[in-house]
Amino acid sequence: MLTDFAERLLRWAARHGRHDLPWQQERSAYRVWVSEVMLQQTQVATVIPYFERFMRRFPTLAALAAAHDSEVLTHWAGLGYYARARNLHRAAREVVATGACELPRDRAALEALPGLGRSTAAAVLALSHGDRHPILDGNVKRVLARHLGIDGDPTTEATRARLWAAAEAATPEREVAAYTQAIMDLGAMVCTRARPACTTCPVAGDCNAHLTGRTAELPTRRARRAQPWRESWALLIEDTAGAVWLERRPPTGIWGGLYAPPEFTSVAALEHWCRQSALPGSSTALATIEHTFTHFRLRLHPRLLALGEASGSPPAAVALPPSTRPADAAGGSASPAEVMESASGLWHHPQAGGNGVNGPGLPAPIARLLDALAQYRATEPTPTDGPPEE
DNA sequence: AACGCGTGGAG
DNA sequence: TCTCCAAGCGT
Repeated sequence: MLTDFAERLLRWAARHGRHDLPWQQERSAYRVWVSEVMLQQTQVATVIPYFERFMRRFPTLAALAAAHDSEVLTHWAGLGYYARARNLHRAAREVVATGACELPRDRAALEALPGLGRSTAAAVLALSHGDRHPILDGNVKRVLARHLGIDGDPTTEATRARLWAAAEAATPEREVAAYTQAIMDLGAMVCTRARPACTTCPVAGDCNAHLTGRTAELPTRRARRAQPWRESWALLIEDTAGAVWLERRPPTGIWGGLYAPPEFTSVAALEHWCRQSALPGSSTALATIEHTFTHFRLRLHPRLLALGEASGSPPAAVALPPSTRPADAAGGSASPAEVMESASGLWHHPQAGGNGVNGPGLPAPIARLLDALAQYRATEPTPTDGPPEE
């Protein structure tokens, strides 16, 4: 049976919904799964190029399971929430290890895999197989909270339970895939966070929020506390050929598993590390970078240390892995050979597109920093002039 | 239960 | 500029 609500949504979506998204073509559970994970807390427009690149490189579950962890992360670099990539990879390996070649068609089994929660597991089954499982992502929450006037504190278990019950009741017995896509489309295209287009909404006629003028108040927003600032200092060690020393960050925490310059909590710590590593102490301050995370804001002070420029200290004296550059990579397009990994870090030659899949996985602000450095070096052929100061 | 986890777009 | 937050999950 189709509820009246579902029927109106389906009729609207057939004409106005989105039907051309990459993951809507060839709707396998694997493709839906990858798209759902990428779309967690991430906008559709951002995901599309990542999804297409990821699918070209890892077209099947088996291809993903067989890949190296670093390559999966490289294809995720810039998308954020990197635990999603690690969990995706781990889940693929878990499934393949059982001898299966596709994801299990069972919600409990899916939810047992890392990175698949209740809503993502339900979305995979509903969208790829049409199995009846309600989802509750941000779009569905917003549509249902407004339509039913659910106004409790969204962080409490009671409110969450009401929303799940509403999602369960609204999900029809058939045409589940189309309905699931339809309610997400409505949330994304009509029942938007700001200025919802109620005049074109197929369910405005019995929408609690619309009828009571509360669309701006629903769903109830949770109180946010002010984000604290954190300061940190990054050391850009640049060899005479223009390569920069990057270290792999620990697997958990901010930018887990990605590459970034050595980071310090103070200038004193940075300078102390330089002395310990027999590096020249004369680094130059570059323009400060500010970056906002979910729970804090980072003020990053990059300092550039150009080897061979300061006090004539030869790179050979440096207690770092040798600069291992390919014989003549200049002029060619970016290739994996340009990045030579060592145990804990690597020398990376910054260039436009340094955040691409051919280089090491770089956090977005670090990629921007290196792009700026590369651009500066390209326009200033004499590095002895020094970098732009902040 | 509350917090940690990225990034970019919209207003 | 600044704030809010987008197809959540793990701990």
